[in-house]
Amino acid sequence: MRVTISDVARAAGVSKGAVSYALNGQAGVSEDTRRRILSTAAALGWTPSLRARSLSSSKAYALGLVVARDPRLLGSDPFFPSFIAGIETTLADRGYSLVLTVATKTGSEESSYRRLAHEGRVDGVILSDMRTNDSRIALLLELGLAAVTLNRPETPSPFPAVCMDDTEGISEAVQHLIDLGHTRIAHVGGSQHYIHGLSRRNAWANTLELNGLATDLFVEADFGAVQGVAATADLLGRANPPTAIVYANDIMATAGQAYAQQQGLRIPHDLSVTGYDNTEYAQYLTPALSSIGSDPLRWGSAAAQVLLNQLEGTHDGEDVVLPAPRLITRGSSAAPHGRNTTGSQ
Amino acid sequence: MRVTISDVARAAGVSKGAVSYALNGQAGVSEDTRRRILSTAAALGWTPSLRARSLSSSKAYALGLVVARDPRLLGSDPFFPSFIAGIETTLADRGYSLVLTVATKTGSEESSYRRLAHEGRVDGVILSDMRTNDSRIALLLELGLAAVTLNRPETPSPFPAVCMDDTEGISEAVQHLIDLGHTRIAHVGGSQHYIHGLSRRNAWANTLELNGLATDLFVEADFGAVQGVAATADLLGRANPPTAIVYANDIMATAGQAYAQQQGLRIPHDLSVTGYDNTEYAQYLTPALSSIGSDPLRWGSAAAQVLLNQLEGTHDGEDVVLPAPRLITRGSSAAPHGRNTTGSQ
DNA sequence: AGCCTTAACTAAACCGGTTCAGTTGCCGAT
DNA sequence: ATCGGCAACTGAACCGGTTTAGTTAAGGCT
Repeated sequence: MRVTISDVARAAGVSKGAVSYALNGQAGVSEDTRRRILSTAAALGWTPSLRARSLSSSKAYALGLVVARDPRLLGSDPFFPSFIAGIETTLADRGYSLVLTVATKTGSEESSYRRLAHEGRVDGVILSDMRTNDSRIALLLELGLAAVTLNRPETPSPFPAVCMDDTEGISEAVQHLIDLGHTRIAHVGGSQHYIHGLSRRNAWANTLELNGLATDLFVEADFGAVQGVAATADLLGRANPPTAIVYANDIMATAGQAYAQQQGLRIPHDLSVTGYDNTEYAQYLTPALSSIGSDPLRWGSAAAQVLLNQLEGTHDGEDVVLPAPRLITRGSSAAPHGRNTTGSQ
Repeated sequence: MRVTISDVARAAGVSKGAVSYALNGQAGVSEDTRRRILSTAAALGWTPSLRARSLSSSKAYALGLVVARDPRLLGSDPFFPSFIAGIETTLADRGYSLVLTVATKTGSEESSYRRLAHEGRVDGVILSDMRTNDSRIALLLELGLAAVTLNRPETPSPFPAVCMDDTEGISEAVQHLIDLGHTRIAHVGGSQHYIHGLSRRNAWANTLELNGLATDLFVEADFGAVQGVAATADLLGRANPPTAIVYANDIMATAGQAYAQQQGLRIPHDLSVTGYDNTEYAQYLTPALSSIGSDPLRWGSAAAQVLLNQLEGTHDGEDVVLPAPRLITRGSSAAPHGRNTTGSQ
């Protein structure tokens, strides 16, 4: 049998209530008694029962994450594993756990949130992959679930946000290519339903416009390798193809780069390429992929912290802004038409 | 306020206990009363409180999955997202949830299991990535946690296993290459600490020996792209290099194939290649990658089912054997030295 | 001395289920 | 007619905490 609070009370010669006060740091016991209770609790090896505590305090001591993606696409995305690992570093320290749901079919996303809320599985959820006009915000308000969002949605949201600006890195990449002498710089974007698909495109377009360059070389893809190749084929097949492509993530950049090479193009001699995410394999590609190094581990850890603080009422209401990821220049980007310095291969 | 069992009892004019019996299908109420109770419960919109039920029945109504991998490696593995999605299809139907833990640092794997057990977060865990002499089996016995293993470990295990034989697909791939005329067939294996790393190597070696061929062309890697490239470089740099390489997964095959192409080899003309997992992008590579199509979705669903049955005492004790994945032949494998029929490119 | 306040604590209710120990009434067996 | 046995149900204990209401004793103030 496990040691209960009553065992501690009996051993310390006090009532259950006093033990509860002592253990939770509340007023109602003298310092002497508190110390005595704490030491007997430690001596008996008492640990609180999560279930009992959940019932009486109406809390789950768990956070939820609903991942709504085609699992096949999800499989190639390096974001979530690191992100989840980051969440866990925070949660484990604070005695919380993560309840993960993968919503594959349409409509199962909403029902996942409903179920988590209705069963009281979690005290709050982390919203990732924010979309334009994201219906989840109203849903969570209806359900009364706490939440934190990754980046601030463009529609009003009462939830705190943990932000990692992705426009700066994209702008940096575009400017880097312009500085190298490129004038026809394309963008293979992610789905524009996602705010990070949209914001990356906008950053690309804005930087080009600031430099007086055209913004016609855009193709929307879905962050997956297959559509990355298709978008690349589209761009390279145009009458006046780009000399550089800024991809919205490494997967599409990798696939696009491989496609271009198979078409006989030399990289970066004939085509410069940049990615986003700084995936582990990016530096091992030939040529190594210039990329923007986001930090999902830190993002996850920060998001969990903000949400826990929010639940405990210690969050100050301000959005947390993490350092913007920076461009890491590697061999895949150089001056156009052989004016590069690194050599092609 | 939510509707409780007492509300239902009052409305139906019976005691709390009777309602509990009726709702759980237990003896102790007449059929008439049961129907009346059920209909009033439905009318009031009653749903059980997970927390109250957890406390009184000492169950968590949740399963655990501890993923112990370098998160960077994990990011490129398409297995887990689909696998988790499969688990969920079963769990959601039965009112269970999944508690996910990512163990990154050494030692955190064991403490993760300890925490899940000690806090009573889960009723059982799914053991994936089985290792030779897997210490988790003894650990879980000590903790008194139920479990199911993916494939049967070579050491005695009291837990049911859900098996998906991976030797058959590898043997098929090797035989396929032999039938095409290859005699120097290499294997880039995954970590040999994993039983699926070991079994794939054994299948490769056995099939070669059955055909009287040498088994010296083996390099161990870690299932990651980077080591896949290194292993490929090792093999291709040997005095008598292989004409075909059987990789233990698609990631290494993809990276290896790209490396070989960058070295000027034509695939499949100069080198045939096969993968494992049948990743979504495999069919879009140039050439499309011959691979072995495992089914993580189904595996996850089956594993969860077996574990839930085990918890409910309705599991028959037999291991569940799922259909062995088969080889899907694509453009990356052909007869050696230009005697291929599909053409190179 | 008498009254009021407050700190320190106890007893009991409560969260919402499950389950055990009785109680009642009906039936068949003797 | 009487007893035993069982089905059908009730009341209360129980899971292990939190929280509220109430008790006691000490100290401050007039």
